[in-house]
Amino acid sequence: MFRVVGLDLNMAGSSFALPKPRPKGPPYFSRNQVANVLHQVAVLLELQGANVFRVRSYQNASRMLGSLTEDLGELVATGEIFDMKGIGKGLGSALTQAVAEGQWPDDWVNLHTSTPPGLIEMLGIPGLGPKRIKLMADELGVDSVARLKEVAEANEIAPMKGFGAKSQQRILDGIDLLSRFRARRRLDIGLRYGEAFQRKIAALPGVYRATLAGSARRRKDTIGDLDVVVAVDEEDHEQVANAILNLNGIADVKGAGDSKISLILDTTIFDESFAVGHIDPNVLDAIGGDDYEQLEAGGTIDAQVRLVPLHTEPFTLAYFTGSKEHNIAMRQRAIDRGLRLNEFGLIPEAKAGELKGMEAAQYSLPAADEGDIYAHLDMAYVPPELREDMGEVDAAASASLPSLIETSNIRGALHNHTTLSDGEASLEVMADTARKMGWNWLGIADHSPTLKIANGASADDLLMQGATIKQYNQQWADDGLDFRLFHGVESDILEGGKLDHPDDVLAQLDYVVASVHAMTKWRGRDEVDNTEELIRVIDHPATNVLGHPTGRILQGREGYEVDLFAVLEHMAEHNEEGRLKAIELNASPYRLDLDWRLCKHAKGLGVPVAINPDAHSVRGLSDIAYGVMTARKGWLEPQDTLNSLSGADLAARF
DNA sequence: GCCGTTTTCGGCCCGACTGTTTTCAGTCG
Repeated sequence: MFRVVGLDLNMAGSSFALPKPRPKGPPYFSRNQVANVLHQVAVLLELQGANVFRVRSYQNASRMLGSLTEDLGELVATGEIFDMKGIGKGLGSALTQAVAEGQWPDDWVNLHTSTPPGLIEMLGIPGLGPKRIKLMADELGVDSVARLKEVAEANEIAPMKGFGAKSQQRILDGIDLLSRFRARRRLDIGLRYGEAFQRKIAALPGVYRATLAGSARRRKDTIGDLDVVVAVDEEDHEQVANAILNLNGIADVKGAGDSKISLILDTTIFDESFAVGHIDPNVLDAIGGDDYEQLEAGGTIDAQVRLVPLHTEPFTLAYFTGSKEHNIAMRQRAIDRGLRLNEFGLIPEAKAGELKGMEAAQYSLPAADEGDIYAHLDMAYVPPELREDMGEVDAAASASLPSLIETSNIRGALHNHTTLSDGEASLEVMADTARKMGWNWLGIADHSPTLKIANGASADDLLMQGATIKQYNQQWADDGLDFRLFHGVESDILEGGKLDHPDDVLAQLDYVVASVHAMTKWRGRDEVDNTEELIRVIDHPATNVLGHPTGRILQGREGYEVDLFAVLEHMAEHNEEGRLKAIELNASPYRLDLDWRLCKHAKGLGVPVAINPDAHSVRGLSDIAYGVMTARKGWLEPQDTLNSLSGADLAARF
């Protein structure tokens, strides 16, 4: 977890600058833009040495806005913004000025112009925070990483008050690591490292259990660092710690104590040689092109290991699973009951008194697993994916948590490609694989003619594919097999929100996935125009599914600007009137688009979600797993998705 | 900068580690 990397919804790669207002308004700024700016201001205030609680107010307000479901423009227009928790007179009027008038407050502008970008970059160096960066800026005139390296090598840092030789060396080491380091990794990569590391630790003698915690356990779309909680008898701590430090795959040890190890892993952790497999050219372009595989193979990931005795393990696991926000809410709930919750236990204040840490923990209420902790706080067990302080605490207290979808609920998936366009496997092989995965149906949606780079299929070829599909379906029905193919198309969205085939062709298909591929054009347009265009294509009678709704590539490029809240509300109206308009949750780990935060919103509006692997190969079908993880994170239950429907029910919905 | 059944001031989640200190500040998660 890193200070600089905060909100990652639609913000990958966003620079540290104040966005310009939209030409049309109000609202002049989107909710995401405002949340991002508040986060930036908080960081800049820290670098100015502002009061920490003032900084926290900005962070709280940023987070609150980031998870807001209401329309920010409306909240500002009606003045309701001032009633939001965490927004007072100061921030309320600042936001009003920004959203209603298109003007960022002067002091925010000044903060941005007066802070050298190098200081922000320096925050990424381990062990360096805003206070010491400010000190070095004030006393040594350091305003960039390059300058920092100079003064460190010239031994100018060590003599400063509060620094020393070790700090200076740590800074130099940190600058080197900065070049190999990437703040976050995609879920698939993070899980590969995490699961490999966890398996190796779990196999060590003396280890009862090793569990991957942190954002990997919460299945976030990107992962900062790995946390592994290891249950070991106290007398075995030293021996197990040493064994862990001797595992393959450790690039550097940052610190190691009796209960805590902090290290850096690289790809030698994997028993087999590291490869990224096939990546769509379009996606590959966005994440680094031909250099990507090499970059990934030379990459590192930070990991923290905690060794704890069995009776403490559930508390430690809960604590390091987070999120920080969930933990804060849990701790508050404990405080309300006269209890203190931390990574060691759930401790009655009356008994613990002034005692701290492990000494206080001897009075902890017992817990055999995490479920017991929640039970002590009068809550149902909260699945890790939901622990984001997005309403799960209240839901667990009122027995209204969702019954999350599982991989076993998946009976099929729409939006898959074959050799007719840019897929690697034939229709037959794709169908065969889906059947072996235990699915009851598979949707084939190859690219449409305009997408020449993906070998988009002509109307004639598409209709021939349809005829073949009909034959197979007939044959399976005759054989008494509970399996069928649905025939669709992934149609490009053309100018004016039009689809890529004439209506008489579309009418012969089971369904249509409409997707944006002209990213350059769409990213060059503003939110209002893009939103209107998507609404037009949704209104097309043939459209059933909106494919990869923002076009984002995780760790690659931002999506185009679009008001998905408005799009979803529009889709909801269609569904209320019986027309199936589903939103895709693209399950490719490079996309995971729809964002998990918006899944919950779609569910609330009654817009069905189609979890789609967007498979271009047999292996691509298994990406459905990442889609299910993200769907769970987005509160989705089986009935919120098209994937849980039987073939017959889905046919009826079309 | 926000908040309030300790309500207009004085708090704000909490504990561990590190390197610097001789009792603590900064950083981190």
